[in-house]
Amino acid sequence: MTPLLQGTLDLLILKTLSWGPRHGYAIARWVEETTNDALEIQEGSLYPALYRLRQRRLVKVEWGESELGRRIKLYSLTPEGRDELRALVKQWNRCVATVAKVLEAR
Amino acid sequence: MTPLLQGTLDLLILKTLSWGPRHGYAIARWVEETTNDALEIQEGSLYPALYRLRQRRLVKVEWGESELGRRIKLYSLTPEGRDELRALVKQWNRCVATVAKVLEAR
DNA sequence: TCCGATACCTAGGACCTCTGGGTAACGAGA
DNA sequence: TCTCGTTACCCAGAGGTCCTAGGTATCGGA
Repeated sequence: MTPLLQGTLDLLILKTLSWGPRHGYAIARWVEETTNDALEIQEGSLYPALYRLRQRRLVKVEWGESELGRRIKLYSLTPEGRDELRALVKQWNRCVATVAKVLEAR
Repeated sequence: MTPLLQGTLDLLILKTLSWGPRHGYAIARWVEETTNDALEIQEGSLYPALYRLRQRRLVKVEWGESELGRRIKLYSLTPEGRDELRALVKQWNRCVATVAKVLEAR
């Protein structure tokens, strides 16, 4: 599996949460499904990332229960998280455009 | 300055060298010019990267002289470097497309 | 009873990039 | 003559992110 491009994980997590609250395990599954397994989110990356995002108050957490009746930690975006997501998307697009400029230059 | 997305530096260097041999300093200047200073290649990143690329035999080096009469280290792509560049470009495009899939999902 | 899936987490290492230094030669300008 | 900016090379150390490889626990199904 191609390793994740460094810096994209926060973006992916925040974007996933923009559809509504989800728990960690579900975030990973959702990204994998959406990308047809092209992106694989390792739990060893995911949970530390969620922890960081929480420290930065970009996401908040509540305990909940899954459809299967399991105890889950439901993550959701804070307003700051929403702002950060917007900023990250903009930054990502700019970055892609810039690299494209180099790749297409002659 | 936005930090470089980790993993793009090799791609940028190899791409720059695909236009012909260049020395380290010129690589940095070229990328900055091409991107209108949107990307800034730090020398503290550049030279270690060039060293790694050399270790992996993706680039080779000769001493030369600049137009200004200064002693320079001219880097150029090896055939393996050319292959790697092709692979990196493909990987980059795939990655961009995949992230786009997540960003555009609903 | 045991396995796979669900669900959480951590420690440690690997890797890359940046910060902040250093060296040296040259030309221009004061 | 001296200094400064530019060109050109380099390194050590810090910081951050991600992955590997473990661990725990519950539940349903074979």
